[in-house]
Amino acid sequence: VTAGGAPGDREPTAGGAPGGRRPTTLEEVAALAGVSRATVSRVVNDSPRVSEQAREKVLHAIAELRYMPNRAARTLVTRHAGSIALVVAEPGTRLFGEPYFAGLVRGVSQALAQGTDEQLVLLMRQSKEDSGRLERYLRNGHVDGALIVSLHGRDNLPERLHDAGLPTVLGGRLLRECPVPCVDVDNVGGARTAVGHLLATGRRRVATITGPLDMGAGVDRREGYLRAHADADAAVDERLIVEGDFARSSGYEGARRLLEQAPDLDALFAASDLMALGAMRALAEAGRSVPGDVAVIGFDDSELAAGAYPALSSVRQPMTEMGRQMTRMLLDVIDGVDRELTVTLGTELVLRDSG
Amino acid sequence: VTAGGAPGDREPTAGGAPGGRRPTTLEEVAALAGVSRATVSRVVNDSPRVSEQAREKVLHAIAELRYMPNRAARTLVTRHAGSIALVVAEPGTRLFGEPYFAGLVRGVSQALAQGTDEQLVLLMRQSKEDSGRLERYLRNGHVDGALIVSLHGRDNLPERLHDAGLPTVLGGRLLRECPVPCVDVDNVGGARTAVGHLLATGRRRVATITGPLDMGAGVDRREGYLRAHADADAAVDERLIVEGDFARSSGYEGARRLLEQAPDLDALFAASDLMALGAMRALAEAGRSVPGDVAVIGFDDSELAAGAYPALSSVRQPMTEMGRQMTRMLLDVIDGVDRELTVTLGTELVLRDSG
DNA sequence: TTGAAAGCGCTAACAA
DNA sequence: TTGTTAGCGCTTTCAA
Repeated sequence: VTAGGAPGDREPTAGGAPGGRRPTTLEEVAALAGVSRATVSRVVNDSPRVSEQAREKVLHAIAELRYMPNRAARTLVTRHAGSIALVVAEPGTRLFGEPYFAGLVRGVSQALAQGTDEQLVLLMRQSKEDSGRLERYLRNGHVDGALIVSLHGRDNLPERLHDAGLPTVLGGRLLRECPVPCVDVDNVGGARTAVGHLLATGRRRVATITGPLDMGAGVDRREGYLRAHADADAAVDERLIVEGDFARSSGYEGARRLLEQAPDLDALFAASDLMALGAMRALAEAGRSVPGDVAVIGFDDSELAAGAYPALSSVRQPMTEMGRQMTRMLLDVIDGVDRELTVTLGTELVLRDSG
Repeated sequence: VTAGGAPGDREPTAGGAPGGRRPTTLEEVAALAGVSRATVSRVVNDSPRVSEQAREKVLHAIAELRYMPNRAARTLVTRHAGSIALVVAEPGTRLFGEPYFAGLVRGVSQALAQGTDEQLVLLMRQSKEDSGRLERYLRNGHVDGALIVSLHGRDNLPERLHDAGLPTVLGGRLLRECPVPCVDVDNVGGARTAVGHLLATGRRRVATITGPLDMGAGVDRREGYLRAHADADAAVDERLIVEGDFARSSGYEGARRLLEQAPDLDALFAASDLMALGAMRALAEAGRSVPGDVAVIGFDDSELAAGAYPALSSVRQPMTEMGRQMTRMLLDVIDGVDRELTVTLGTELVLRDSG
């Protein structure tokens, strides 16, 4: 059974019944209640300028007809969509693997719950082909604003949305100048502290598996690694550095490569918990004990870190707070409130068994 | 900095510029191109009834003005929203932990990519308070249809959407009669095969950590466990059965409880990979080797299963296929095509190191 | 406090 | 092939 038909030629049914029944309109409510459309509208929108008597009648009619206002009509006149988008600029595959996002969504929901009645919708870009449709969706007036996270390299979606006049806020800085407001965490500081700790506890050959180097988080955590070495007057050995992509498998592969090109490593800083976990597997397979032979520290302090065996030390980022801040910033942009363009949140090293 | 203002009183800006600039309209494009609005509309909608010359002029004007059609206006007249919702009826916390959803989303995206131009939006219900807003969003005409997964107990969202005339399809059966079309996997069969395998390979005390018993998947996998025992003429011992909620922690807790109330268990069937992983940790802590002392089989065949150590045997469910089927079914409902109300997809036991 | 009327930006007959 | 016209369902002046 295939869907059939060319793209775009489906039956018009939005909000309508498959069986043909059309949704009730304001007009019908007004007729049943014996008042004008304007009065019904006032009742629906909680205007105080309605008599108790009229309100009563209208509410009865609404209940009886199971009336629900038509969003499109409303949006058309109010220029307000009633929803904001959280855009994850990568395949859902990544999204669902990354415990990272859970806290973010929680924070966004919390901030949204207080102060607005906007519905949060999550949009993913599964493939390159989705881009066009996604951007159209966002610029269409479908949403009142967009939060964008996990943006790679030269993707200029933020600039395009900004130019189109859509209120937009970024999570995680870009590697270029960008006029779009941004909330970031102190990746440099977090990595620096973690690697500093490893060096301070006597590790001499500290390796790292970086994040993707076309992302701020990737570059900055690598920078923190370098600075910690500078802080300790320790030399940096390129053989101790490999690039990953935050996913578990790249941690596994990365660790194997490290074990090959620098078998004398005695510590590892992975730019994500998932990579740290993958790396720990590779270490186990190679017969290296953690933290005996090799100390390991991850980044994210996800649930997985605490649940790992041995429990993984990690740099905690306040994802929930990030979600909240991004949302407040977006609501301010929507409201035309002036604010600082960038906020950076602190991180914290959480030590467990692994290092 | 707080968002300020009462709910619902934000500035009207949908699709509009924060700076006040209003988006271009069809009318302005028509004026610039020197044609009527109808002609512009035809060009935008790829109608063949436009002269090459007119089309040219219009396209130029569109490019120059960076015109983008207003969705609300379009939706109002076409009764078509251009997006469908995937509703996950639980907190994002669960969502992002569960590798389960990645395949589903992939399947939905694939099916959507061919045959339609609908945008997929993911909606979560973080808290009980979100319900009202969520349901309003869905019934509003915001979307053309809804896919609902991970529904618990007496939640009658599907019925309400169905009554409201919104095309809806379920993923995973409900524990009650329901007029809403549904795609499910053969949970009973999958569990039966897995447990059957354990019994057939000489295990005598096979325990299980079930899913939540207010969900079809929970009840059905438990049923498969029972049937496998019946198949093998093996007695069922209630002490070998504990209830979990699919999350890792409940697997950990469940296994600890099992080890206490039935220390002689020699195999474990967990109704999710996450629970199996949690259980394996508890087993390790208790000094039980896997699969030497205790064989373990999970359910989902997620990436985590193959990546675990020891690698976890698991029942594979075709999540991508489920996403595809659900989507095709939904598109058919939207198009008013008659179809069977229920589809059940097969599962497959994947044996690895753990059992 | 209420109603009449004018759109919001677009599509879709219907005429020309 | 094109333009004119009439709405889609709602909010919002403006009068009454």
